[in-house]
Amino acid sequence: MASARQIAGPCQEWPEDSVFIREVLDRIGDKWTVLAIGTLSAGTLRYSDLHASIPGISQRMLTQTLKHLERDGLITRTAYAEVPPRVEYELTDLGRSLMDAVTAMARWAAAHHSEIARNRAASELTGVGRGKVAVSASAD
Amino acid sequence: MASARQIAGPCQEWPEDSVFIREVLDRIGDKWTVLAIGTLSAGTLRYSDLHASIPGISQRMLTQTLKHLERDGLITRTAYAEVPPRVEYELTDLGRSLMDAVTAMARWAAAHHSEIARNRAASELTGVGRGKVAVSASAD
DNA sequence: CTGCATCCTAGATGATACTG
DNA sequence: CAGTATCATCTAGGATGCAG
Repeated sequence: MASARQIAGPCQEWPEDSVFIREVLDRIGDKWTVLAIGTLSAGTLRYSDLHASIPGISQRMLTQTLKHLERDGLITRTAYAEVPPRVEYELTDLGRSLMDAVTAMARWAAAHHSEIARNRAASELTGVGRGKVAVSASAD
Repeated sequence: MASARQIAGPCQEWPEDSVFIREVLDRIGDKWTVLAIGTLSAGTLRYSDLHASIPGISQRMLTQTLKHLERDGLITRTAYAEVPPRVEYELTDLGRSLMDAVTAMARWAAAHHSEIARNRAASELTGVGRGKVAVSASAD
């Protein structure tokens, strides 16, 4: 009678979308990208402003993050040939659209973080990895 | 006279939302979580099914990923006291809601990956980090 | 001011072997 | 089958110093 139960068929082949999502997550999944984008969503900012607005970020990481974002066309970088140097960063339309997507994720996060925190706390008590233990009801 | 230009004020304080988004990204930002959730979106699957459905994942990573997802209440784990052992994993409602959010991100990714790829390729040619070079119009 | 080069550590991931 | 344990590796990220 029916192969055991409603077991979903394994999808050996991942759709192209999952390839794309991995690329995006590789970009925004790091420690600073989202913060940088979020900060720039307020408008044009220069390097030192960003550095000040993102507490804890090192120059190395800020520079790297901005480079990556610029490379992907999510922000623009404008250097002014002055002394001392001045460089301004700004979100592109593409960057803003990503910001929207991130905002959507943030909404989900805001809506469920307490539930997750609760689950996590509960797991601490019961011990994770135990899960439910069902009795083997399958006749035999 | 207007401080230089329309420079956005640095937001020293990040809203709570960005804290939440970081938590979520810390979870789905890793290499396998999204793939695991995506695979489970098809329905209930057992350990070996997941292992087979996610090419390249090691037992170690699969186990760890599943543990984390279970801990956060995104999936349920049901062990059957049989021999050989059988363990089934399934998305919870919370997990499904996250899947929806991820799907939204995937849509963004699918819609813009080509543009990003194009930008990235273009940057390779011109050299990233150069950005625009504006002339210093500020008198003096 | 705006970076870049270098060194260094912690954590994430992979490979492999072993167990209930 | 469904993990656990251990070791090896790789890389993100932080700290620091130098440069245009």
